[in-house]
Amino acid sequence: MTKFKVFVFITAIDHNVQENLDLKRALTELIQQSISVIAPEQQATPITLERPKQAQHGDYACNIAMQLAKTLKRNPRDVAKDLIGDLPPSAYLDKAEIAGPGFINFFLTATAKQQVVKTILRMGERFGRQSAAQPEKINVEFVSANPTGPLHVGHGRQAALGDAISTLLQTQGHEVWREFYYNDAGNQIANLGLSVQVRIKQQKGDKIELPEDGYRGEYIVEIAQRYADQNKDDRGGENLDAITAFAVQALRKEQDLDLQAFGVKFDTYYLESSLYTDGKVEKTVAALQATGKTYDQDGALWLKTTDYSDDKDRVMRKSDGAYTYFVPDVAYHVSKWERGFYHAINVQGADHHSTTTRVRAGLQALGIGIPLGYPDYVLHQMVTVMRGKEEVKISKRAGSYVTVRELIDEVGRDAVRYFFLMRKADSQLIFDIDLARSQSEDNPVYYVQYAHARICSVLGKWGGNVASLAGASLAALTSAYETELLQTLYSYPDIVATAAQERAPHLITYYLKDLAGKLHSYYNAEQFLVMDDLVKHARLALILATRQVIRNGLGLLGVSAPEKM
RNA sequence: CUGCCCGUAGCUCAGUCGGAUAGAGCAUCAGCCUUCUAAGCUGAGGGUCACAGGUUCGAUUCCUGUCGGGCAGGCCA
Repeated sequence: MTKFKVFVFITAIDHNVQENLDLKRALTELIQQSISVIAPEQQATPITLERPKQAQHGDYACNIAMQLAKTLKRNPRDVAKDLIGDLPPSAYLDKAEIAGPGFINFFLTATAKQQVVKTILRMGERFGRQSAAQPEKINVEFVSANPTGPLHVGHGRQAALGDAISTLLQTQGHEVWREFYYNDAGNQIANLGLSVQVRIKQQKGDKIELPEDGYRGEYIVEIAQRYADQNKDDRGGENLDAITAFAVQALRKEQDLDLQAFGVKFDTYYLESSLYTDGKVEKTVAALQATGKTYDQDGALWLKTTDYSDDKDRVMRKSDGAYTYFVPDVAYHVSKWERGFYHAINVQGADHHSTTTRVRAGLQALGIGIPLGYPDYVLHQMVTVMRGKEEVKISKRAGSYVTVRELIDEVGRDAVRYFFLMRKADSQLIFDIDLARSQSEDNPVYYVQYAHARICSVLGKWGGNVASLAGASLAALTSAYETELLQTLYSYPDIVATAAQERAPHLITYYLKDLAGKLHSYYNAEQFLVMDDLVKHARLALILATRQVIRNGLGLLGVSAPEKM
């Protein structure tokens, strides 16, 4: 590569930095240039830049010299020295240092770091969002409760997770559909109908008991009461079909209200029962039989799931003629595929993980182009509910559990959402109700919201035109507090992208706590409303940008950003 | 017994595609409000990253085993 070409390239890089603020990529390209000079045959070596934990290690650190040292059979520090020596100059790179065993630490210029404020103020709520190189149409299925009772804490975790994951995928330019699958067919529904029927009969004086596995919740009694009140022609509770339909209807309405209170909106409600009425189940069974992967035994129809790494074959159709639950599940996922969702994400409790093998086995057996690993499961661990030191055993049938509505009523929607999203999905979550209630003031969500409210308060006190701050000179932002805040702001889009990629909304909660903490420290260390207009406007622009990012981040989690607290 | 997830500070949890001195909140202790919201800030103490091996320049991170916890392993969902 000639020097002339290098020069042109650098100019392009600096231009890129100014326009897109892609400092990380620009640095990567600088390093690549340097490698092409000192070791042209190693140009393909992947370069990773990481953010050092300590400020003295610069803004970015790179271990490329250690990687190259291995193949070049040279001392890593010597390689690092050469790399730095051949680094093209850039207006945004202050200096590069060798450290430790051979790390190269990069220090950006103040101007480069300050640039992020202008970017944020220009992009507003779009900051952190990007268009996808290959936009996908993604179906995210979550909650999917049976309409046999109100939503409980486990569903709450799922609702918070599914909604946030959906939003995160949208920030990366994908088209996302939130889908709720109602298991409104099968045994559990029959059981629900019977339970309500028994309560109706008990209310009119019949001496009968609930079936062993009947639903015992208080809400069953209420539904029975309402059914009797509204169906004068069936006071005796003889019409089981009508009772079942009534109960399902009532519970679906309750669940809708729960979701509404939680602020979750679905694009599609898909009814399991529709798979039977429109023949999709029969069609799927026929298709599976046609593949030769099924067989009859003991009066039942089996699927050879062992051909797809299951440990035993599974029954599709019981000897009584009814299908087991995974058959409609397979039909359902075929329908997702047919509706054009070539990417489906299922958010479910880890207690369902055995079904993943079966559903995938069914889909693979059908061989209709559905790839291995479809759908993509996000399994979250169970929520353990505690009241103080005592565990509340969640049993819908026994009627002892904590509903989403109760949680929202006790600690508020924002706190509940944030609490559920603070932990990564695959760790067990302990929800201590007493703690959540008594210490709701200590919930981290308030810490973040408070930072937002504080900024609003300062800007209000200032009273100037917020829009004018977009043009403020930022040269005054050089203190350690300001630098750290700038760096944190700058990393936001990366964090969002990672969170979307990993389906890990908890990364956002940790980021926000960090950002809010930097703001609080800054607030306590410096006065914003100072005499010097240049300094004042620079600082106000910085906190305005911070407010924007807090707002954007909370928005991803479905949590509000109050202006006053 | 088999499969999946987990084991990090007193408690609740981050971090881990292998990197520099392992982090935060709560709790404990000591400070900061005549100044933009103290739901805040500053500082201190607190660790054998369950345990034992292996892989290599380097392991909390990867592999194997052991121990401990959770969830599954129905012609239930």
